[in-house]
Amino acid sequence: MGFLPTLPLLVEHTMRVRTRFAPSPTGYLHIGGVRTALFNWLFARKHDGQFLLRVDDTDQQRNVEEALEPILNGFRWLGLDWDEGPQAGGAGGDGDYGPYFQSQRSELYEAAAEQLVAGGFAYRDFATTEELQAEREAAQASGEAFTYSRRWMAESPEQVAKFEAEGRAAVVRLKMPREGTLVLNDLIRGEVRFDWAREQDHVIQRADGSCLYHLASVVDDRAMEITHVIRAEEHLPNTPRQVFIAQSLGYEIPEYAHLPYVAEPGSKNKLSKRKLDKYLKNRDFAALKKHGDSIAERLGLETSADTFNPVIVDFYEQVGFLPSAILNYLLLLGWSLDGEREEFTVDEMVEHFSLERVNHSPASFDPQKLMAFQERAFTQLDLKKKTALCVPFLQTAGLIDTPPACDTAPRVSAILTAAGDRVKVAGDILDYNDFFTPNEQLPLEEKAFQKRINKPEDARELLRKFADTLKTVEPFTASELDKALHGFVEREQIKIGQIIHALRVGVTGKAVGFGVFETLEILGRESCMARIQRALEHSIA
RNA sequence: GCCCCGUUGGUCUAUUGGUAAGGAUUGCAGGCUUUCAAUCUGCAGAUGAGGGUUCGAUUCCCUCACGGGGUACCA
Repeated sequence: MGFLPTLPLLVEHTMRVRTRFAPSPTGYLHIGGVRTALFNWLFARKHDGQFLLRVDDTDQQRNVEEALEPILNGFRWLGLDWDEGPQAGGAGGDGDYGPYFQSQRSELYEAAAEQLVAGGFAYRDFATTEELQAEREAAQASGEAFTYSRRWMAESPEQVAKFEAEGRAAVVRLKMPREGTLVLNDLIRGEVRFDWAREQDHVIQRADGSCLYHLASVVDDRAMEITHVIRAEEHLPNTPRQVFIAQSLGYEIPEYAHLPYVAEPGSKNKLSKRKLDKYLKNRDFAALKKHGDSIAERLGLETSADTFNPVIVDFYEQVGFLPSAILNYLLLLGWSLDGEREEFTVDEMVEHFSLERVNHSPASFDPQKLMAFQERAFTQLDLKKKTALCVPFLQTAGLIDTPPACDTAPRVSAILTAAGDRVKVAGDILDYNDFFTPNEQLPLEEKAFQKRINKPEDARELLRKFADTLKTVEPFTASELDKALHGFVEREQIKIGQIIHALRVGVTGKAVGFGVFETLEILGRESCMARIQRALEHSIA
């Protein structure tokens, strides 16, 4: 009755897989959105198909261009390239199915609405919101499910004229089936059933002629030949009305796949950009944010919740995460290959991805695990790449020149080698700012100075003596310095701890850092001498 | 209220009608160590509840609880 139990599927007739992501121009790229986009992208790439971006700006007041830029930027940074859409593919146009802004496609939607009315699948409805509300409340009071009486439905010109004479305005509503069942075969969830009787006569066009999302979405998906609609699960209950629209319009139905949403750290609530304050109470989330803050501060970045927020992709770019690490982490948030393997390059993701292995339940965003992926990916990078990633951070922080002096890269590389996996994101290079600070401007952390140089009785004397030793170490390398210090310790009959901490604080101003001998070597003899001298003269006020 | 989706250690997950329920991440304790990090060793930690079906259920079915989504002239 009414709607076909078996849906004619578009995919069977189309050679090429086409998926899409339809961001609203909100000014930021949400991490959950990235995952949805990633799965769309992976699916398209895996099947040698196409991935497109369509801007969902149907109800839209703000400046679209401006609000879209951070989103496109995020995609570019992550390497999720789109075959069609705004600013797609090099010199040519945006693609053959444009425009890719829904605000520029309204005639299409209006024509579709017209067609639905003409076909008897939709009708003009002259009910006022109050009248509708009254019906809803009545249904609720009697404990029944609300079904619109269609009292102000106008299907003939006479009815239209009559209602208009009353001064009423009409919206267009779907004339939904009131019996039967829709059996939907979701690629992730399997068979899902909906009773048509539960569906409402949804509005698809407003009185002012503008059309609503569901209509627009279905029309565009068809016009752009989308074969697989892969989207967040909150759209699952909306699917029946979209199927109804599509079928009524004579379209074939795309495949649907509904992904679980990404949840807050430590809970099953949906992750939202607006709840930063709440997430900051989560220890792990707070740690991630703090890590970012410390980098941003040294870069002189603004850290407003609108942009500098671990729920938003910009955050990761700004503090120096690797796109591949984020993608790898996000991939595992709801998808697994076999429960064992977790590391995937982007190419391997494409190779192995399948919708069948997408999980059904929401997955919490776990900052610690993201960090673990990032750390692993970053430490696996070769030195040249790491250096190239870190240099811009030093430039932005004003620690080195732009363009960098010729000895900068080797120095950064030496620091990275010595620091090992202490540098987890590119921005962590700023922990070693002391290597780029002029000797006479090196800040001495008072607490460290007090504990390691000022307070121990013999520290100053030992440091002075060791400085003399330092003058003669040749070559001035970590291994020679190591020998020299150990010889010194033996001669002075002291424990290594009595000198080494003072030495570190003296030359870096800090209590923590990587190996002291590497530190000395990278600094060079001259700087070491100058800094030690300065530390010896320093006193606490 | 009604409809839909979901529920394995803190978190991400694997597997199976018969498992010591596996991996990852995290946590804790200890070792190493010039600080920090890393590393090594050890430890801890899960099938939401109740009913069925079955010789046997984490797995299949039902009910409940909990979480989420939808029920908009939002997307």
